Amino acid sequence: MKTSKATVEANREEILRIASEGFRKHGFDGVRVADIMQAAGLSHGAFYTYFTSKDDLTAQACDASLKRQAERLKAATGDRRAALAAYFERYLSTKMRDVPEHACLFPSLAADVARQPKPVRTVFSNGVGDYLEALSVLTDEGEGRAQAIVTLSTLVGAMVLARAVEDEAVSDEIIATVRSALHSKYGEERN
Amino acid sequence: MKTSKATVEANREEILRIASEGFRKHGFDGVRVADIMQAAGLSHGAFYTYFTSKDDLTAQACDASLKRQAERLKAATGDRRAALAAYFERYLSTKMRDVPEHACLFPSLAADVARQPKPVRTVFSNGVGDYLEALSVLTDEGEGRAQAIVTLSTLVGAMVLARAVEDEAVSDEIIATVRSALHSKYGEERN
DNA sequence: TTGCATTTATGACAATCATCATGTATAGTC
DNA sequence: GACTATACATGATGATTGTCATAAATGCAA
Repeated sequence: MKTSKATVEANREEILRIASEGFRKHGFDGVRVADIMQAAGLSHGAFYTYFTSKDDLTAQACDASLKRQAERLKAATGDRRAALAAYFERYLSTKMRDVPEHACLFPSLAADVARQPKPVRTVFSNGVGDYLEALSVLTDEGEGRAQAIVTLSTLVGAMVLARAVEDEAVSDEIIATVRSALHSKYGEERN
Repeated sequence: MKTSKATVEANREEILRIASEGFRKHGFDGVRVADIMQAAGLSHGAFYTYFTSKDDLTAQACDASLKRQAERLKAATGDRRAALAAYFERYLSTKMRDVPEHACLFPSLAADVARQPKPVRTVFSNGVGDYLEALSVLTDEGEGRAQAIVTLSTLVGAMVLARAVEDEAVSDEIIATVRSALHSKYGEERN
């Protein structure tokens, strides 16, 4: 059997998407090659015509998703302060907490990345760099980068902790508290 | 064979210690029961006289380490501001970044915890609660808890990102920037 | 000192999972 | 219209690894 080039490309992107969502939801080790291929409607063995290994897939899936993340942040429109506020609202929402497969990669995967092979680490490292650059534009011209670093750290840590806590009231408290703190930090800075 | 009660208890604590360090360094999935037992100087099969399963060990190892973490924080002596400053210095050091097996559990394991069975999640959840409580005492009487939540989020996120970044200069920048921001936040609050 | 309970070592089992070999059918090309 | 490269399905393989059955050995209580 063989399929058209268009189908092959579509399959490839579908595999990447399914893998990226699976990794965010279940971790790198929590997703099996067979599952991904089944979800993509292909056979287990066909995987190796698309990727040389699971690590290869891991790197490529992270790369694609991280690039998309950074692009979306760069595409922020209008007033920077308003864009930042909307970004905080979205990032620290219960929806993003409860549906990690559609959320930022950092809280789900960054800790695991340190234990992945070098290609994955390199891809992820570049992703953090791009993301910080995009966020720096929104935070402040002067200390933009420093502010971006602190703010991203806070966002990522809050989401990590909120997901680790079982008691929903406490989890809600964490994201609400941090959201509020970030809003007042950036909202009252230049009034 | 059999061993004295004292030896059994010593073995048990040794297994917990080795497991906790292994988990922090390699993740829950990155440590094998056989490795832990070998490091403890015991045979593979002897594991199941100490724990009913690997998940059981995971929960108990986290519990013990989290309790120790919170205790250490509660034992802070003298001036609260000085204690906080020392705490930041220690938490956000390159040593803690590079030797996760001796560092805080949250940056290493919190993201993975959400995917672990319920007993582990419960233990971890309580650990976060205790830790926040201990940290609240140091931050501020009035808004202590809110401050503690924001501060812990920032610490955890910074460490997660610093470990995920390959470029050592950028990784150093992350922890130095966040450290400095936290110092000035708590240092200049009441001067 | 004797007998029981329990820790331990050895070895095996069974499930999981990434990877690959083989045969086949088809898309793209000349 | 035929040839070739390749995408695919099937199935196997080998490594990994959590778990357990069995037997041996020893601490502890009576």
